[in-house]
Amino acid sequence: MTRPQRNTWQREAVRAALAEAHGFVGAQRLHETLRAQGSTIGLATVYRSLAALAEAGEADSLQSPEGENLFRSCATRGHHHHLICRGCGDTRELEARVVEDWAARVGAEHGFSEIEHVVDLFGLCARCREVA
Amino acid sequence: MTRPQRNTWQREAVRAALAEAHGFVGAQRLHETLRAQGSTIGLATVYRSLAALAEAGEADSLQSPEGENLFRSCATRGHHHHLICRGCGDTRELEARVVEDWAARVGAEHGFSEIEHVVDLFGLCARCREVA
DNA sequence: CAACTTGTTGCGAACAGTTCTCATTTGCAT
DNA sequence: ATGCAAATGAGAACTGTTCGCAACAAGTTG
Ligand SMILES: [Mn+2]
Ligand SMILES: [Mn+2]
Ligand SMILES: [Zn+2]
Ligand SMILES: [Zn+2]
Repeated sequence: MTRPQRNTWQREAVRAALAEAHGFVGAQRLHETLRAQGSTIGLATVYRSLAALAEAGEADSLQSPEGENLFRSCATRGHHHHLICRGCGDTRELEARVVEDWAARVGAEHGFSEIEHVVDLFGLCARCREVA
Repeated sequence: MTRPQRNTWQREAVRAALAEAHGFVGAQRLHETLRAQGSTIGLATVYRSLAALAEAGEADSLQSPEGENLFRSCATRGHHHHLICRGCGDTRELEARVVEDWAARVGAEHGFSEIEHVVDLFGLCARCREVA
């Protein structure tokens, strides 16, 4: 499943930068941030590291409406969903038993198996609403 | 809101091709299909037409896991969700009052407004499961 | 600590999907 | 029929992402 991996300062740098980021961030932005801090890390490496973190379950990922892959180092371990502010990117982690149940039930009703679901909420947080 | 639009055979061709497609299709595939049928429609026009249909509510759209924008001419009018077979693309339209309510409630609880939600179910339909 | 093996890196090129530019065409109101 | 703005098509341009590969370096071995 997981083949041997080496510890590099690059991977650690990405992990750290992701942890410091507030909401969901894309590879490019994270790369810019790192370079701005003096790092010499390459963009491809940031992409590779983020993919690795996501696969390892250390980060959650989702697609922005613009089609960019965004990542976030989440506090909650295990399956959960997100409520994301379109304005500032502020993110809340959500439990959703109701939705889990609904997904399982509906899948079964239609004779589908191996159900996976994408459930994301986007909105404007209180602060961002005031500004506008 | 909606500015003047003209009726062109191109738009109608896209609408028709989309209606004949079984599941969700992308612009490129739809363009290939049309060209294969002898149409001289341009790719950019297919993109524009699909975007227009989606905006007009005549088609639903979602992002594939690979980041492609897929469209489908839906039977159900009004807001709904989908259960899509990973194998054959077969799609079922879903009502989900429970989810709607959950989304609205959770959004409000966190002081968010203008909530939008992405809710898609992917699985393996009965037929595709047998094959595997 | 040196030699070695092999995962990892950084760079630029290559890709995929989508949008843009703009000269030309065409719907349609007059 | 005439005129004008909307729409089209071809390709260039853009965006996000992956690839290819030579140089590098983590971790193992002796
Ligand atoms: Mn869930
Ligand atoms: Mn809904
Ligand atoms: Zn906000
Ligand atoms: Zn199927």
